Amino acid sequence: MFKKVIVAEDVDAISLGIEQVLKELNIVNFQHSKYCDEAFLKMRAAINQNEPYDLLISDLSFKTGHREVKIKDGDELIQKVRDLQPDIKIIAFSVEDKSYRIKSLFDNSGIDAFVLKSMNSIEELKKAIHIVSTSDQTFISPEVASALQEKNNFEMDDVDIQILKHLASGTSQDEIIEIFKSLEVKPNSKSAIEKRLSKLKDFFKANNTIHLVSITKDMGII
Amino acid sequence: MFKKVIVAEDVDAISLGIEQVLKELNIVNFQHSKYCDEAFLKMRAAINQNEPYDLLISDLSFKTGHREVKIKDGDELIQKVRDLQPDIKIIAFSVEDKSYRIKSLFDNSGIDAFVLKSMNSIEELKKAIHIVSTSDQTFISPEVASALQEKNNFEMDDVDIQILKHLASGTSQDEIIEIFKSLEVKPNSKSAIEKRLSKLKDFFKANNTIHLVSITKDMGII
DNA sequence: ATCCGGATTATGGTTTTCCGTAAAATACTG
DNA sequence: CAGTATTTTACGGAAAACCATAATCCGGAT
Repeated sequence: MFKKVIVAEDVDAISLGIEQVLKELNIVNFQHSKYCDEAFLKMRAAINQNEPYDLLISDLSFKTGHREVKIKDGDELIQKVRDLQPDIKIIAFSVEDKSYRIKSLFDNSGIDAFVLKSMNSIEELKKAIHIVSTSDQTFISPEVASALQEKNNFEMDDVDIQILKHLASGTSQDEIIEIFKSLEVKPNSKSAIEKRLSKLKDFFKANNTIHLVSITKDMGII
Repeated sequence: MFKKVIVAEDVDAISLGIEQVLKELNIVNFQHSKYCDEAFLKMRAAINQNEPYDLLISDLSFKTGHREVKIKDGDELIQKVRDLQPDIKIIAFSVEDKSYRIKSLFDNSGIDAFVLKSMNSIEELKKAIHIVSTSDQTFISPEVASALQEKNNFEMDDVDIQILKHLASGTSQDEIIEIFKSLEVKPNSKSAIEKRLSKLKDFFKANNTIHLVSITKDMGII
């Protein structure tokens, strides 16, 4: 079982619940941070003192308010922690149910478990902690387990996402072309953009560009 | 202070926290529902038994899963409860920080308090309970208090929202016209739709329709 | 009934997007 | 290096969206 645990979660009512779970599992050495920055600093300090944490439980969305922060959300925190301490176990604990984002957490950030905040999240969190502590298996809440099966057979480029984000923020196709040219992004012709959009619409079964942006927004891609 | 309280909240970790707050305030007679439907039935039953609840604390978003539900979210629950029992006090407890939606809860659903799930939500919840129990004042978390000041000088019609929703789900303007004609919605000409969209774009400072849909989606209007 | 004002609808022209085809550039292969 | 495949770019017509103006409808006031 884990010896030293850190929790990153801003909502007090929830961190209270997590605390209870840890106590039930006889984990007494745990810290709690309401800010991602703080959590990261603590973890780095712990490494320097040769007493690293061996588990991170992190929320994904954080209310930043007007405070200046380096790490704005759990995704970023997890990324940086994975770089800093590759062997640590990471459990994401979130209400996020967009399959794309969950899949991305496993694929790109190498989380060990994803627990959905839900009606029985406390039990699931216990189970997740148990599994990742005793093995190298991953855990995912059954409600969203299908996320992992989803084959993203068609790869979305970074350029695709750029285009979608620009469209969502009111940039016309012609303007996007100008921007790409000035930034020297490779495909920057009218046709290229059009073709990419056409493929995206095809893949996401979108009737038109508005629909496409709407869908990808809902999926949490942009 | 309140005698009988009902909590509608699906995430177990959070309802645990609320429970603690109620206990601290010496409120022992409280019920807890993970489903809106269930909460509503309990409240109706309580009225029939002449022992109505005098406070509802409700989350806004609920994970429905694949279960058949009549009331899908907290907004709807609050609306129905307000109709059923006009004098009951209602506190919304949510992570929702879109000012439009918060304002709408006060204006259209007549909630008495809005507490944002945040770093000090437990203290705020206590304060909210206290205020609404001892007076007819309303309470709103300071982080989102500005929501109420926002003057929606220009008011959005139900038709506007219909149009936006249709656009977001891939319906072209021409198709919307057809739909409106078949449903006998009053303004159903090309020009009317165009004019409304133009006003909306003007108001929301949107460059084009994609941008408009994107903005209104972010604001939680559609 | 007539006039007025606002809302709805109609019309036409411009811009933007959409979509198919084809040329040019690049990469890959023997 | 020639030849082929893939990607990027170019072009042009059709559709949709955009925008300004004008005509029509309709309820209320005189």
